[in-house]
Amino acid sequence: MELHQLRYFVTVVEAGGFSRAAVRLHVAQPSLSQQIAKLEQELGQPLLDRLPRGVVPTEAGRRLYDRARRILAEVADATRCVADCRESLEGRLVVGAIPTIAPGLLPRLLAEFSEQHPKVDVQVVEEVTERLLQRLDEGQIDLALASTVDVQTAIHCEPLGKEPLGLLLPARHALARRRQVTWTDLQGEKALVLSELHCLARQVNEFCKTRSVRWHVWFQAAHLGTILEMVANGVGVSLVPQLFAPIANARGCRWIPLDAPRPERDINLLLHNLRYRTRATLAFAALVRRAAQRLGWMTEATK
Amino acid sequence: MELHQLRYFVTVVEAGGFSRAAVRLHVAQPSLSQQIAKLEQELGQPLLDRLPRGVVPTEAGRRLYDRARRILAEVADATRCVADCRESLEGRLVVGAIPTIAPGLLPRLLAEFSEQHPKVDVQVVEEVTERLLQRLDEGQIDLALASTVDVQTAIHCEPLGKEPLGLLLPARHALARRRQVTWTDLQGEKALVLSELHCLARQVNEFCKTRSVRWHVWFQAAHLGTILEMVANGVGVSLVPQLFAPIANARGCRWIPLDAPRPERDINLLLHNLRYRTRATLAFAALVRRAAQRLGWMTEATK
DNA sequence: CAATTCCATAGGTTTTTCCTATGGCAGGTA
DNA sequence: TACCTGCCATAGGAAAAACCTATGGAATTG
Repeated sequence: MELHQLRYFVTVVEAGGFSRAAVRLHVAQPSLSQQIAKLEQELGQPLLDRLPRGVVPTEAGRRLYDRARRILAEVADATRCVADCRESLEGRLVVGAIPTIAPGLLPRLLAEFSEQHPKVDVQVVEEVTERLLQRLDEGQIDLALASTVDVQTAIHCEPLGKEPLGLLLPARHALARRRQVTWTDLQGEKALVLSELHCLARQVNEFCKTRSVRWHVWFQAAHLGTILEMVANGVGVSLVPQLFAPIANARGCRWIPLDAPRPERDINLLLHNLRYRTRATLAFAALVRRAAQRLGWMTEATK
Repeated sequence: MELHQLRYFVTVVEAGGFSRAAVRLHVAQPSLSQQIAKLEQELGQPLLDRLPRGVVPTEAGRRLYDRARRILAEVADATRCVADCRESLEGRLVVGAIPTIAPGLLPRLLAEFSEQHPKVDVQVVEEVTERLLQRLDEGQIDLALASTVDVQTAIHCEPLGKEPLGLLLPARHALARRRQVTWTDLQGEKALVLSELHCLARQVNEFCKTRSVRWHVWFQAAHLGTILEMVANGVGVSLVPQLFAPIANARGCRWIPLDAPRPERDINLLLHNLRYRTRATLAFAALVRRAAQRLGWMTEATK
């Protein structure tokens, strides 16, 4: 058994066929047939059911598939770990963040990080929490920033504190000059909300339900950017994280904090427990923690 | 990176040199040099320090070594797991046991198991507890029987109950006709004990210390078999597990139980938590549990 | 100082992997 | 029915990888 055979096998299962897998792997289809056949011969039984339309793993294939993925992930981890013991901080760092955190927080963090560690090639993956967890688990990202998370055993979830939410208004709105607004001010406003795919949407819904605020939902947007533009054009208002205050100002909106009970969302730093943490990963995590303190997210309880 | 390169690398580290590793791997030494060089090139740094006498892993090499071993163990595990899903119960089963359990218990168990599952190739590894744990961890044995164990996180340690120890006497000894002996009977007897490598020796010492029994230690043997022969020839007496009673009888000795507080040792079944348990492994484990009940090891507390 | 041990390199051989071309099989379509 | 179409297996030759023997240099040992 060799690693390239496991790679081939995993890809064939995921692609659902030899031909499609061959395209993804940049090899000819017969090479896959050969290598899989060899693997099956070595293991003494078929791993794939050849159907007219493609292939499906057998019982043995399913067993191998799970383990092969873990093995390949560990090989990748070993590579990272070994590469990390060179003296200078270099290599690739993949940071994940949910879309309601990324645009407000990452630009500053990335700029600061790249200044300190110019040789590190930083990449950003912006996805919803569930997908971040999945990719973290697969070793595709080194660390992630998210809000509320269903903790999995293999994931280390570190609270960074609580970030306040506030009212997003057009600059000309009647409430836009206030230093603060109350929950009753929201009553009856035309609201723009996010798609329920985003955890922020679910959190906002929850807040409104418990505060018995009823507002007219006009529009369900896929991105906060869309909402920002809509609000700037006077279509309605929204409840968004403080991180978006500077962006809001720049686009002709205002962000006003809400009176007690102040709505907040958790911010968590996610790391994988079983994977090697490169020095770049640790450095970025430290940077994130400092930023969390600077932004006043750390409450007494979480400090 | 390929698995055979990892296998080569691990062997070179463990052998402490290319030449020695080449012998173990049945390949020519230059092949190793080539493959390791390739690995080093791919990882971008040296993995081994070439010293005049042999080689020693660098920092990067040490990091890779640990992970490579885990990866290879998982590959072996995957092979076992896949092989286990064929219909009939076959394959290899490696059973570990400490030397003070193996000869007394395994013959009967193995006979019974082989009768039920003739296609399974059963092997026995007889070693002291520490080595058993090590080999269990490395995936070289499927399950093990031992006494007191320093529980490691990855090892599942299942109590099978407590086995009584008793006095081993020559058949002509004055006490040999008794149905039971007391601790005071032991006082002043010439004792034959095991090497401290065996946990039984430590346990016996402990018992004697707490019961304030002082006996003359004449001989420290490496195997219970030696002690049995010495006792049979009237050199002294010993404190041995009940499992050895039938063997003792056959060799002209007698095994007499001790009065309360009856000395006992724990018997534990060890399995690896993270490894796949073949159906043969589970079948053998079930057989062991039944044997433990039949032998009356299971007390009320452990049932 | 010679003999030994150990690893690296060179050059050629064997083995493995990969590619192109082709064939068979099943499903869908005219 | 006949005819595509998509998919995988097989065959045979080309490319690549792994391996072996022979040899050389460096440090150690007797």
